[in-house]
Amino acid sequence: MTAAANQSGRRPTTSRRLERAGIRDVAAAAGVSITTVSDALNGKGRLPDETRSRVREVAERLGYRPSAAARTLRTGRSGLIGLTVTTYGEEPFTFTEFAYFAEMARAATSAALGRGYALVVLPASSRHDVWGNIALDGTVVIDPPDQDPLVSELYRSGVPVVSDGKPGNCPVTAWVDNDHEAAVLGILDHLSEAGARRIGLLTGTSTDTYTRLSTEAYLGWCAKVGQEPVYETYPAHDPAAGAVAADRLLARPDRPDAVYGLFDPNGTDLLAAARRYGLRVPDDLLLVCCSESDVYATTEPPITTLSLKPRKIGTTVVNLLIDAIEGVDSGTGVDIARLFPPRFRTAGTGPPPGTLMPTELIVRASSQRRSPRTTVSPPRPPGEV
Amino acid sequence: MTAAANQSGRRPTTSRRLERAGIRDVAAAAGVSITTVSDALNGKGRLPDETRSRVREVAERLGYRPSAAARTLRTGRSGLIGLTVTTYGEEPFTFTEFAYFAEMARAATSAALGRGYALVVLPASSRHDVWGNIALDGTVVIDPPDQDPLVSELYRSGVPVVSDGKPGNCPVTAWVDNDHEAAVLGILDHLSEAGARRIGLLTGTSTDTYTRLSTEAYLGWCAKVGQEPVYETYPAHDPAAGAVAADRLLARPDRPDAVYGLFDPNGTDLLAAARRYGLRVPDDLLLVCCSESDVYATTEPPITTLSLKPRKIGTTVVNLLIDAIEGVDSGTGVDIARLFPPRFRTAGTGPPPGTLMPTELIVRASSQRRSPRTTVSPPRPPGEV
DNA sequence: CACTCATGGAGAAACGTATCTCCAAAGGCT
DNA sequence: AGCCTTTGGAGATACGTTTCTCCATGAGTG
Repeated sequence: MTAAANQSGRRPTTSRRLERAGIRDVAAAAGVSITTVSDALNGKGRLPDETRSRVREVAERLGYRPSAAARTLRTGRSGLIGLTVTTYGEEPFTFTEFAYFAEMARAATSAALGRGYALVVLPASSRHDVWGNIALDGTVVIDPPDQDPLVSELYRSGVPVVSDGKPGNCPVTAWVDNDHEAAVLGILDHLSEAGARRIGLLTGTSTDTYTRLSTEAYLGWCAKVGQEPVYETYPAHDPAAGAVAADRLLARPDRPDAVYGLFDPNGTDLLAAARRYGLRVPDDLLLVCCSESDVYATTEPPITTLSLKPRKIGTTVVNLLIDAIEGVDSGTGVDIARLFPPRFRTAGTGPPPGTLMPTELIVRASSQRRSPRTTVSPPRPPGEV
Repeated sequence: MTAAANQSGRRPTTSRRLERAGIRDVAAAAGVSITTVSDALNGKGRLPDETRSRVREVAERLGYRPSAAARTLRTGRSGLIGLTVTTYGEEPFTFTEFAYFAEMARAATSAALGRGYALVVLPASSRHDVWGNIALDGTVVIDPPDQDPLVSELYRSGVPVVSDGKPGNCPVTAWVDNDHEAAVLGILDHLSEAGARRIGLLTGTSTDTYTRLSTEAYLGWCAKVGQEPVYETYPAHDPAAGAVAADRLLARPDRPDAVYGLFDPNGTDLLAAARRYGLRVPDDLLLVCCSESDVYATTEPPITTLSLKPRKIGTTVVNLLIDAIEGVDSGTGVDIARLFPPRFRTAGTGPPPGTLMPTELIVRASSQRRSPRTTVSPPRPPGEV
């Protein structure tokens, strides 16, 4: 009692009942020390159940909520995970990556919450004030550019960083990516089997890993099978440029009879361009694009898409990050090596450890010359495009 | 100098250079007190520019980053704003609200970052552990149910809460919503002008404000113009139920010649049902649905949609919240009354203050008997951006 | 009885910052 | 010369936890 009175009586003010109850108030009301309160509430220390429940009851009665700020300061853990979003101009995320990001973020959020962490959305530009003001236990970055100063700075300051997308040249704790090469090769084979003789590619001008790996895989495949590459590039972040590039691709003298578009809107872009040139899909032109949108299930015709499985990626990224956070906590994050079965992990000894996730090709009418099942869907009265 | 040595020498350990530099290290290195460091870095106090820049330089050299946790504890401000997402089962957000939420969250994120705050995504279930572990300056809630215990608890503990969607019965600092009644009436008038004689409604079974207000507006309109209401309801969160309900609606003996669907997927649902019954859109059936998806710009035919302008809502909600956070800081949030011009605000004296935002009807082919303009849109010469 | 040991719990030291209070020194004024 | 004011900066405290250390007390054991 003396203890309780002593510690809680520290407050010089007299009648302030406006403030939220603190641990000292609970201790005073329960007639114990703050140590006991803390231990009782957190299930630590050696206390008889009677004391524990009594303290809990008092805390409940006073509406006591531990200060997250104080806990974070003391324990060094905030339970917060940063999620970077690239920003072009005012708006976060670009049109192209929106669906992917949304799905990925949704899964990441779910995974984080399931393990007691919350995601905080942060801009990819390191210069932003807000970065310094938030205590992060770790960060997820999406497709960091080569030599990303943000990632480097985070890593240097000891914050675990897990990247969605194989990082170019910055040190990360771990990364997760799709096997883009395998995916592209799979698509090209799929199109070949469907009868394509000359496969074109709609790709981007930027140098991120996804674009680069995919394009290289395409070029490599072309070299292997002896097809002349037929591709057009455009700045992927420009929502209007895709349509123009699609048009260019189909306007070429060596017009392809099948096209794979690397970005989400390319399906629509290519479909529109095909219409413009009087090409029937899939009869005259086979089409595949990379997209997470289920829009392509209901286009006319439905378009075959490659899904990067953003939900799996998001889940994996977050789990890897939390493992790193809870596993090591000492600047050098090497422990992860044994946390995960090396099934998917690349066999390199050199860090950072990477995980490759499979993609999924959702085959629809646009990439098959003969309709996969009965074409009954369109009784489709005269109203045609 | 003595001061500096004194304060930094407090650390008993000898050679630990592994830890991040703290304010004391900077003070020691610069030969000043931590007060001076703090003041110099935060632009406070009275210091000559020379001292300021010297301290800044030393801090930079040591790679000093103020501890966000300590700052939060001291100042009582975390710079964090919670954003609740409703969860059904494992995944956050439902199919129905996904597009709306994504757009709204995107705008909210942008607005928050612009004012130095970050958004942290949190589950709408108050029982989740994570709520207690995070220091929030305020919270945005989306469509809270009546008597939401989470909102009540937050409000009671002094955290400002701004709601997207007029709250049923819980106390909030402020709320923002669309004028759903005006929106529905506008749509019904629009359909009438297009020649509709009997307008049907596809609505939900839940009792949230959006569904309730919209349905009531429809019923009121029917009563006013003397039309017998024709509507079907279904659980909006079930992605499959919408198609069934759409089918039911068009299978009725008193089949409507125009339909408004309250939820995002209803456009597709209704279009498919119309095809099934051999109804041409817009000739036999006029169609409007509420959606944020631009899919409906490219359906056949394109479908008229009502946009709730989630970006505007998101921006407004966040700005209101931050105003409340920075304005009052004392439990009772009444200051907001004068922070915003009362243009849109409801004139009631009773709290909480609400803001009504306009909606936008994007008129497309599905709700017009005669094509609005020449349908020529695609000459579309390649050289366009 | 003299011990060891387990039990229950109190004290106090951080965690790292922001800020309030206060003091010394250096002008500026009559 | 004495007083007031401004400038520059140091000291100390509080923010609210968690946790390490340590001390009573009582029970078991020889």
